[in-house]
Amino acid sequence: MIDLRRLRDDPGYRRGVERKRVRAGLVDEVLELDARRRAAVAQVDALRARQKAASKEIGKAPPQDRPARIEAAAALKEELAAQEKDLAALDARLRDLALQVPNPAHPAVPDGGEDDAAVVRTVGEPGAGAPALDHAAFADAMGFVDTEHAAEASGSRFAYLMREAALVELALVCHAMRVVVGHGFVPSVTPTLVRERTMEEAGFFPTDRAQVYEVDGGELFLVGTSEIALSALHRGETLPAERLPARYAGLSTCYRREAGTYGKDTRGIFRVHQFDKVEMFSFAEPGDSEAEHERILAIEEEIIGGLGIPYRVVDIAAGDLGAAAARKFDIEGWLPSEGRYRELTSCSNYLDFSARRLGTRVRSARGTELVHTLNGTACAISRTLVFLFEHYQEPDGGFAVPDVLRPYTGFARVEPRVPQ
RNA sequence: GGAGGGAUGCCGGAGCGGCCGAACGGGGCGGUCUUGAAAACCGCUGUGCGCGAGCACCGUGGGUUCGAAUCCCACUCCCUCCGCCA
Repeated sequence: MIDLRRLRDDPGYRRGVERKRVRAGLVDEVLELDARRRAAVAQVDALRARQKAASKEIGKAPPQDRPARIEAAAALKEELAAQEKDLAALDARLRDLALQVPNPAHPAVPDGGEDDAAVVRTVGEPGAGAPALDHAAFADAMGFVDTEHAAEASGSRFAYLMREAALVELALVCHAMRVVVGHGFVPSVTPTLVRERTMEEAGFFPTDRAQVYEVDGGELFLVGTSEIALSALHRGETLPAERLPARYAGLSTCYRREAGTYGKDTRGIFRVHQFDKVEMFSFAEPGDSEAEHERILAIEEEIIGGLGIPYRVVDIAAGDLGAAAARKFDIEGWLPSEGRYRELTSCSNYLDFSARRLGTRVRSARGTELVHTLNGTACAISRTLVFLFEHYQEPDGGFAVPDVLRPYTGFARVEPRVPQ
């Protein structure tokens, strides 16, 4: 949720909103409604104070005076009820609009949209040429992925992960968990179905509703990331400063409708409706959140670098940020078959945007203030497998298991499958 | 799925429709005393909104009433029992 006070008082804050893609006139509408609401609140409060005082007098008044006083108080009550009704309508309209206002982009974020991300650094050599097979063809040849039967069972963009690939998935989960736990993140396996409220408070509704699967007649929603469940871990709580940063790692299956991506990335498992992911989530003191963001990014680099995937870090441009993020770094891995970098992980700083909805605060010497929340991908399994299938293909058609995963798989290599 | 019990402040726990933002106890903070500490005693001790007077909040949302923590309805969550279940 946007900070309405800052939106009206701080021109830089407002500019940050407008650097994102936001409907023209939305901010002005919100500010106008906000001004009307504050005026109405003052008026209603004053009237209610009079009504309350009148009621209290009745209890103290001698019995013979009561009927007249009750009548007077009743008149005030009616007037108050009418004004409260107007105020409630104003409140609801303001809330609806305010929920659509995105978190302002951080001043350091580059202007522009999808193609305007700034490259922060490039690590590792992309290498020349493409592999013999792209990830989808290789996975098919090895019997690692079955999308045909998945389409029968579930539809397009679903996959069975088969044979050794299923074990490599589990190895990735174990490896990523071990790394993040080593960095002080509390491991967890999170719920994948959440209420509407949880979606909203995590910063996903109403803006990203089209990407989410609805279940049980709209009572519950399938999460697109365990971040949503993790954010609710301190809902409504005021944490002592000593407990921050509070760091959690969540493993969950993630579900995404991928609406609006028809025809994009249809081969293999680059873009699927369902995948498993280990996610990092931090609650930080406001003054520490930028450092925490760097820290999360460093852990992502450690994991991807450790897998031997060449990558670059990009600073996402304002227009491509999404509603909740004030700043977002993506790590793009080098995908040889496409000869370009493709998104592999992502980490965002939401500042207090989601904390305001969640009511998660920190009490320190400075007083009580909203926490900052941050999230980052430790390992999105299917997406990572895509890169491994291309980088770890061997000349003879076999698959080499990355060193760091071997302790978990128990095998170092998968022999090429002989075509039947 | 069925039956019953419950939800109050940091914790425990009272609470008659008006004197309740809320007794009492514990904890925490400050002070007196002490070389220091303990004990004892005294004081303070929720949050949000508003420039402020003030307003809101006793699980959540409605309702009754001049007036609701208190009465009514719905919902959520927790506990007990029965059933079912990996």
